[in-house]
Amino acid sequence: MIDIDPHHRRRRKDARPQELLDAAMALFVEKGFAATRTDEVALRAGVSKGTLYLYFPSKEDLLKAVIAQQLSERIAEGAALAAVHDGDTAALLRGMLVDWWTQLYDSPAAGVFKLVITEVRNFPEIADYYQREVVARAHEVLGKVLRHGIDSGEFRPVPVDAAVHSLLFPLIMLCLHKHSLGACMHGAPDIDGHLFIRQHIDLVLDGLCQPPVRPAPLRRKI
Amino acid sequence: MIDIDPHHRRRRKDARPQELLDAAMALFVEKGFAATRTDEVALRAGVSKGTLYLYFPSKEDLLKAVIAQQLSERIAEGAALAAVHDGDTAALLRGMLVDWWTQLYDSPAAGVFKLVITEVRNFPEIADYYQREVVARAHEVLGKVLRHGIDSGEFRPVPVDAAVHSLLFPLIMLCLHKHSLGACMHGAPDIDGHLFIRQHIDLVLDGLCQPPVRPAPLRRKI
Amino acid sequence: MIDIDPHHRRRRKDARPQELLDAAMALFVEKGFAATRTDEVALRAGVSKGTLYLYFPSKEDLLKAVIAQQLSERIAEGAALAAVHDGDTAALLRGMLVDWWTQLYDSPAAGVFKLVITEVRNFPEIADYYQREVVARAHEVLGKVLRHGIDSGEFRPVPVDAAVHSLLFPLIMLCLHKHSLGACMHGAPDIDGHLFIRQHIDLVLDGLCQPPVRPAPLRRKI
Amino acid sequence: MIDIDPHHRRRRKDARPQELLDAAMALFVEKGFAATRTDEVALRAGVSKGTLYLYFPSKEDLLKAVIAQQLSERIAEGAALAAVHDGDTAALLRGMLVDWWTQLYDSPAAGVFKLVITEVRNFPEIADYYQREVVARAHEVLGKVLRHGIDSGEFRPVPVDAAVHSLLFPLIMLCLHKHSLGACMHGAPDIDGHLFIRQHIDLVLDGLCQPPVRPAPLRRKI
DNA sequence: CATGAATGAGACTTCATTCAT
DNA sequence: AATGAATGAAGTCTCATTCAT
Repeated sequence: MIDIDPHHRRRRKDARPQELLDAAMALFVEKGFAATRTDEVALRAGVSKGTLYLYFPSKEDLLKAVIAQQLSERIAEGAALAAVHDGDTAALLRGMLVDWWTQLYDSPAAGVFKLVITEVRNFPEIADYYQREVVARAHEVLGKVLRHGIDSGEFRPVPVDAAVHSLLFPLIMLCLHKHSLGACMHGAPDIDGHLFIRQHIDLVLDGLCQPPVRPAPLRRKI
Repeated sequence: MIDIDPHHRRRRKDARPQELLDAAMALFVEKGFAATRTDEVALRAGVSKGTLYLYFPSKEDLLKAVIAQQLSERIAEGAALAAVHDGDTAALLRGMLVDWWTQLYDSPAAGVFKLVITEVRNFPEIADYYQREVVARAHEVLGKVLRHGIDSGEFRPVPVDAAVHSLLFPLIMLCLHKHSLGACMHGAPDIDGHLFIRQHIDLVLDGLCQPPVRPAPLRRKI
Repeated sequence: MIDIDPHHRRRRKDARPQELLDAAMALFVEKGFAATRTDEVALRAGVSKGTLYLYFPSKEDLLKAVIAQQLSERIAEGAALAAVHDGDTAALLRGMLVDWWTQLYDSPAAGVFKLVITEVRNFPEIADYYQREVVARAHEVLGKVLRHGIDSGEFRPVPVDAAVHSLLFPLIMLCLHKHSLGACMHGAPDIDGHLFIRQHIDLVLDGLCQPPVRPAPLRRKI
Repeated sequence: MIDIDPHHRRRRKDARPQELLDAAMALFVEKGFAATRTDEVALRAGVSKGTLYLYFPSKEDLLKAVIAQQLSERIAEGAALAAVHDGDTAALLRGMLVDWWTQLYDSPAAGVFKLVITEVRNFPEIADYYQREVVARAHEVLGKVLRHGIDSGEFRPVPVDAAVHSLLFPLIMLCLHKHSLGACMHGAPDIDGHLFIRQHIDLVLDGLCQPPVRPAPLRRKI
């Protein structure tokens, strides 16, 4: 391959770690950590096997780097999105979740959930990190919104923790599905992710909200 | 090991395949297929490495047998439970799902979801089987119930497929969680599975049902 | 299997060792010693794997028994045939070799040469036995005949040892061929063993070259 | 091992396949394919077990490569030698065969016959190759010479195919012997290969029997 | 005697990791 | 920095041999 750009090599060199992380992410999600060979990762990143070891001391460290990077990026994005929305609590929740998850679902990062679920028992450090940095934070954000909605009378007094799970679990499952069964069904009728995200949140929200207060006209009579 | 029973060998022989399947199930769920060594499976089943190969021609066949067996048993149980319940549609749905999933969640079979999600891309035959025998059937049963509830006016006219997913995905995630993150958090506050199952279904049901129109007259009396 | 004949079991029992030897002979010749599994031998002999070990202490002993039995039988037959023939030396040689080898070539014992050649380096005891009991004796018998023919003026004064080899080697090769390449050529034109035996002996007796034509005119002048 | 040469690695790398083929050849001939362990081959070639698999995808492929390489080299040499000789047909035959086989007998390639005979039934592709590339060609060359000798009146009108076998089989057996029984007889009187090659060809050319006793002059007198 | 389930040493093969170039 | 040949520990699977029934 001829390379005209004099900066190319330099640029590529700087990009190496990220290219390796991307390749590893894709392959670990597709085949699992143990079933992915380091040569495959190197090949997909366009470098030789030895080069991988210049940037990551071992396959296991590569896994940890992949997960850490994905999660910290996802957390940053989520926090940014959370700050953007306002309006009544239901609209806030809807807007926030739909935006966040649509974006996540479309990105390669959707695979990180499969990776965590698959590998967390073999690498307990991942569990700590994920629980602390992702699960706890997401729950805190969403729990706060829900509690606010309940306090303001918009939402029924549901158990908050369970409701957070009822909201989030299907969104996570959607990502899992995309990278497991969904990736195997060529041609068969499958889930439309974007549509489902909205339908799911609508469904749960309509269950959360107090029933519309039709009595108003009646009250007039009082 | 002393063995008084003269039929020990025979009795053990008959039980071997199941013992191996159980051991394999537990280990595949815990560590993943690729990361589980065949000797570990044999050891946990209380036999030698070679014995495993008397009953299963390869590690891969063992995996397929584990999944096929679990799924067919779960399907049979689900079908049996579906036949038991009656009452109004909401009660039917609640009773059916709570019973079914509580039982499933408590059994070792809860791990089969992790197994399928993890390995389905490496073993496409599993995808076919799972999609056809499990996903399609479960959707058919639940979809029928939902449609009946909508037709009878008990439920709002929600998109049925999405609603089925909104109902089931959190239940599946609960099982995934039990065998991934949940298994790593020793002492930390975790999800109470039985409680969540009920809370989740309550939440989704209250969203499915038409809001009660009666409150107005009652208030009038005030 | 129902067994009417009350003596059958007894008879079979007595025949077991021979049935095992025959099965082992056939399989060792076909696939080689190392590539033959003991279960195959047992299966072909119609007994269980364990039974084999009632009659032979190990696979290696089975091999030695196979070779020893075949060779001693072949030697006995050869000696018997050698005693039968007479006439002039060429006719004796021709008759003896044709009879002997035609019979050998048709019998399963033809495989013993392949077995010896294949395994002799792994089992040096076989070498001793074969060299002493087969090679040496056969050479002695044939060498004696040749020497007698030379002494009587029937044969040219050829080097006896080499001539014995020139006579015998093709006959042995014929047997090797039958159980190696010859067994793989389905339909292709192959060697007619019986024909070749006769043609080969004729050729060696008479030679390729036309006898020198010069002496005749010289005699005329006498 | 100290290695001054800076290009050692590269040089060795280029030589690896041949070193492995040589080691495999020697061991397969000595012990048989099934009884040779891959680590032995690697050890004899001076590399580790894993290195073998950089050059040959499996033990079986190694065997096929060994045989193919030996045979194609032997064929090339034979063809070259066939072109060199001339003179009357008997001298041609004698010179050609003696040169060819003396060289072959001294080379490690002499073992290839044992290898083919031993393994051909387990690997039928070898049979095709050997039959087509070696047997057929050699027969064609020798058959042509014999037929020419017969047509020119130098040779008696013998059956050509059989005569080719009578000529070649002992030469092949000589090679088999060298690597089977011959390799086991330390000190015992054994065959002198070079001598036998000449003696055998002489014998077949001239025959054992004294030429028929010139009846021609005698008859005339009648 | 006969069986065949069970064993475990040992074979082939893979692959994460190293290191001379 | 990058390469890729080499390594060898570790994994899957086989099979000769044993032994309770």
